[in-house]
Amino acid sequence: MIFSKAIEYGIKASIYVAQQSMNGYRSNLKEISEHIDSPEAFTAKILQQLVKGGIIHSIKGAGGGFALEIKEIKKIKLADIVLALDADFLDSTCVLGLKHCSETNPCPVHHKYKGIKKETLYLLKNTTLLEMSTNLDKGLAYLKN
Amino acid sequence: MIFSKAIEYGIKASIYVAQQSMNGYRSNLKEISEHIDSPEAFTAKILQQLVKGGIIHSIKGAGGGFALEIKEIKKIKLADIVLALDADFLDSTCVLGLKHCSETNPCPVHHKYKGIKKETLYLLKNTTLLEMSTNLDKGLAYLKN
DNA sequence: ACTAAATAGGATAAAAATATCCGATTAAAA
DNA sequence: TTTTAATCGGATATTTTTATCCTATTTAGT
Repeated sequence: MIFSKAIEYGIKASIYVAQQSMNGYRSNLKEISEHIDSPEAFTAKILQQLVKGGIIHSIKGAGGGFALEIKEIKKIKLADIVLALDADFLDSTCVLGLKHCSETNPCPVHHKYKGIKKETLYLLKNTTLLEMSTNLDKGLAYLKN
Repeated sequence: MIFSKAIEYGIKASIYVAQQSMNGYRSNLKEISEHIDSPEAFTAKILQQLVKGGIIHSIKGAGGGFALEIKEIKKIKLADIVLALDADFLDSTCVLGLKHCSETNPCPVHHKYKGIKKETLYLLKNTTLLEMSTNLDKGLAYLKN
């Protein structure tokens, strides 16, 4: 509905890695894709992008995996993850795809949609990995079903 | 951000045809794709789907084109157009793609997103072709730029 | 040192979305 | 009745997204 598969997997993977990291564990690819119910090889690519984008850390070699520090978990927002996987996600935000949709040059749904757009942006920019992974940890939310 | 290209074009085409119909004109493919800034052949396919889906009417042969009746323009909602082009658009509404995301089985963003989801659904189900095409007609909104 | 277990990265494949082309059909107008 | 201007529908092409495979590299443990 709103995110691509790659972004969906990327967000879920980040949340899982964060939750495991909070409990002192590092996660490997197999474990991650099992827990977020995603194709392993594709998830590997996405994890690479997240590492390159500075969202998560990778540890190579036997016993390696992916991890995050608590300080980072607190700081990283949903928007950071999304942008690491699609740099111009926040650009094309007109519902009807107009390049320059604005208050003075609106598409026919602009005014009715702008509230939703604002709330969505707020959600992305203010939701932290911490709150999402905490909910997962407490059993108040799930990454698959 | 939210709709596919096909749906974007479909909505814009419907709005344009509605506006023209309100002024007593019928629109043909070439004219439509010019006014909504979309690829002609692809738009033809989308118009076919809209006709099959009962959203707009087509008139074959020379001087033909596409049109709508005022009564229909008043009745048709954004959601009707969207569903004519993607029957299960309103099904997969979990931000993280969970098959069965719900109040009791929520994904980690469910509770923060549900308000937005509700408003989006409301917008789709309550915005009429009439209001969109009227705004276009009055020069208060645009289909391209 | 050697082996095993991991991520990294390049090449490729498959599927879906977007887009084009062309012949068939329809209907108005000359 | 012929021509012309349209939509319809099937086949195909292109592009993007999703997904897989395989080799290289790194590192822990024996």
